[in-house]
Parts: sequence; structure tokens; C-alpha cells
Amino acid sequence: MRASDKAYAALRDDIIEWRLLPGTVLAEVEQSERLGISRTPLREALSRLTAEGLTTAGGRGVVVTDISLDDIDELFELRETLEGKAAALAAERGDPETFERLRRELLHAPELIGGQEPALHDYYELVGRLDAAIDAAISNAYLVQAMRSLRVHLVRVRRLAADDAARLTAAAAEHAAIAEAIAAGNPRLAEAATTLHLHRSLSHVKATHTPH
Amino acid sequence: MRASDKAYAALRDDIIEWRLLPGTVLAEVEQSERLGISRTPLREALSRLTAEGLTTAGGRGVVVTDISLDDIDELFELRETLEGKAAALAAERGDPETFERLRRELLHAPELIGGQEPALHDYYELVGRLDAAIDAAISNAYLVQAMRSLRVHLVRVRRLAADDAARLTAAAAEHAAIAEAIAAGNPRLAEAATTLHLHRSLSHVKATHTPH
DNA sequence: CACAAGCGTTATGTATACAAAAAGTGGATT
DNA sequence: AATCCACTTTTTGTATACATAACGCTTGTG
Repeated sequence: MRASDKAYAALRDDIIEWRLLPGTVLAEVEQSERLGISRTPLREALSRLTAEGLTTAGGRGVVVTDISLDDIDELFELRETLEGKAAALAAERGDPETFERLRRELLHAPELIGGQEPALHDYYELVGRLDAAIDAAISNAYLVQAMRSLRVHLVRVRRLAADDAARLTAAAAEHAAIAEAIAAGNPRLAEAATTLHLHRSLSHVKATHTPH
Repeated sequence: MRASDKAYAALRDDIIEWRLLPGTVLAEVEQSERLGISRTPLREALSRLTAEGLTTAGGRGVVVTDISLDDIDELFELRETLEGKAAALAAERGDPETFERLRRELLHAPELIGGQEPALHDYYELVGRLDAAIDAAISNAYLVQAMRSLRVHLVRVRRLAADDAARLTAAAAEHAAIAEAIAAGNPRLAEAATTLHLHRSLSHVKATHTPH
């Protein structure tokens, strides 16, 4: 693994997990010493982070980007647009059997949610598989790329909300509905199910938001 | 101006203007010598280009990304989604007078198109002002950013099509319709006008596409 | 003759030294 | 006392030397 990759992954994780708070200045020497690498690969890592929008290069040095409540609204506005379209396209172009299988798995998800840590991990992995299946089905590299760059910020926001069992169970049902609509080949239904899910998800985040 | 900025601008221009064709390998020493800088700022420029999707870092060295006809379809699929939403949001949130003024200017655009080079430049600047006004009106940094990253690829595709006077005149009318819908505060109409414009634009590109 | 393995060449990845610019600090002047 | 200017210090930007890995070529063997 390259040093720049390592630095990128470490910094990205620190930002997403809120160990590096918004407004923190990432001085090059300081960070390169902390991560045990030289400034050159660190700078490349900072470039990538800035390109993703996790940091900004304005003024002196790079600074960890702020995410406020207003940003969350903007984030979900774009997310609804992109993922709604993605779900619709998946319904048009996807393989029904793939999503039918995912739907059945998602219906059994509540069993995983009740369980301990490892089972919970399985649940997140399952949701990830649904996202991946949608990405694969739409066969539009640009749309996939746009969603991917969004997800980075979303993971960051998610950390602000408490994912209780009740919300996860409801989310699983919503995901199952999306999978079902895609399997049925119904674009408008798939888009509607996605819109519904995202609105509920946003409401949950805002309701359980803990100010930093 | 920093050397890395200079290198970025130069390479970006070379790619967009098709002086560096898809598949071209951008060797670090070769390019740094050509641009008269050292490898360090060049690498940063290549990083930025790769983040934008103009180049890919796969295998050995960075390679100029290919844009095929299939890519154009994908590109416009995403563009329709994003710009449609943007137009709708602008209709909801924008200042009517701003877009009313733009609409009136666009109606006079055919006079510019008939003229010589400088007048044509004024036309492109006018369309740019409409885009900028929409960006400002939607007040959604994430959506603006997503559209901005798309526009880079679009400029590249545009260069494949011959922008004759007839098409530009029609495009001006389509833009005027978008501005009118936004000024009227009608989101659905604004989205529809955008969809229409983009479809016609795509048809024109594909019809006049000159294989490289 | 084909294929694989080892070596050499050439590319990228990393570290460090140097240059330049910007920000903070101290002192002097009004 | 406040402000402005110059200086110091710190931080980023650039160049270059070195390390490492990948690609291709040659050579030997099946």
C-alpha cells in the first residue's frame, strides 16, 4: 500500500469519524509526522480529500470542511435527485431476480438488527449490497460517480445520528420496498419508494441530531 | 500563479481541446519538461485532472480518459437529472426579475449569433450568465458542485459538434424558454423546458458528430 | 517454436533540501 | 493608545535526488 493511500485513508477516516472536527487546520508537517510519512504523499492525500470536498484549500492550509444542518438539507436534496433517478433506472435496466433475492434478504433483516455487533455488521453489508446492485444495474458511470462522491458526506452525517434498532428495522422495510419496486420493473414506484426512504432517513437524522 | 495551477490549466485545456487525445499516456518527466516545471507540481495537476475524471490513474501512469458515444448518452442522462432539478429549484427560489432580464437578453441573442467572432463570444457569455444565475438561485453547494464537475466533460463533448448558426439560434430560444419558466416561478415548466433543451442539444451533438 | 523466468531499463513513489510567500510579532511613530 | 511598517517565523510551494516497483526484453529451457 502506498504511503499516500495510507495517509488518505487515515485522514478520511479521522474526518468521517469526527476525530478531526470541522475547522481543524491540517498543517502539512504536523500531519506528516503524525502519520509517519513525508510531506509529499501527505499533500497528495490532502489533494484528494479536497477534491472530495472533505477539506477546503482556501487561505492558509487545508481545513476540514464544516457540515451544518443547512448542509444536511442540501445534501439530501441532491441525494434524492440522484438516488431517485438511480432507482428508476435500475427498475428499467436491472435484473429482476437479483433484486428479488435482495428483497427477500431484507425482509429477514430485522433478525440481524436485534442481534449483537457481528449481526449488525451483516445488516450494513446487506444494505451495501443493495447499493452496489443498483450501481451495477444503472450502467451509468457518471451517475455512479456522482452518488459515490455524495456517500462520503452522508457517512459523515450519519455519525451524528443514533441508529437505534427501531429506525434500522423501519429502514430495512423501506429498502425492501425499493428492491421490490426495482424487481417489479416499475421505475416510478422505485423512485417513490426511494423518496420516501430518504425523507424518513432525513427526518430521523434531524430528530436525533446531537450538536457538536 | 502557482506552477501546479499553470500545469493544470494547460493540461486541462489540451484535453478539452482534443490536442491530447483519449488514450494518451501523460508521462511525468515528459509533461513536466514540456511545461517547463518539475515533477512535483505536475503530479498535483494530474491528481486534480484524475479527480475530475479527465484522466485515469490505472496501471502505469495517467491516461487521458476516453469519451465514446455511449458515454455521451450517460453524460446527458445525468445532466438531465441535475439540470432539470436545478431549473426547478431556481424557479422556486430564484429572483424573478433576474431571470426576466436574462430572458429578454436571450431573445435578442440571434443578432449576436449572426455576427462575427466577438459577437459570438458575447452570446456564449450570456448563456454562461444564465447558468451562473441558476447556480446562485438554487443555493445548494452540493448540487452546484455536481453540475460543475459535469460541465467539464460537456465542454469536451461540445467540441465534437459543429455549432452552426441555426442550432445556436434554436438553443437561444430554448434557453429563453427556461429563463421564462424560472421567472414565472413554475418549477415543473422549468424542468420540462430544460429537458427539451437538453434532448435537442444531445440530438444535435449526435447528428453532427465527427468521428476522431 | 513457444513460454517462462530472470534481469535490466524506465517509470512512478517518496524523502528532503531549498525558495517563496504569508501570517504573526514587535517596535517605532503619529 | 492606536496604527502602520518591517522583521522574524512559520508554512506552503518547488525542485531534485533516491527508492521502489512495474514493464519489457532477452535468454534459456521444454
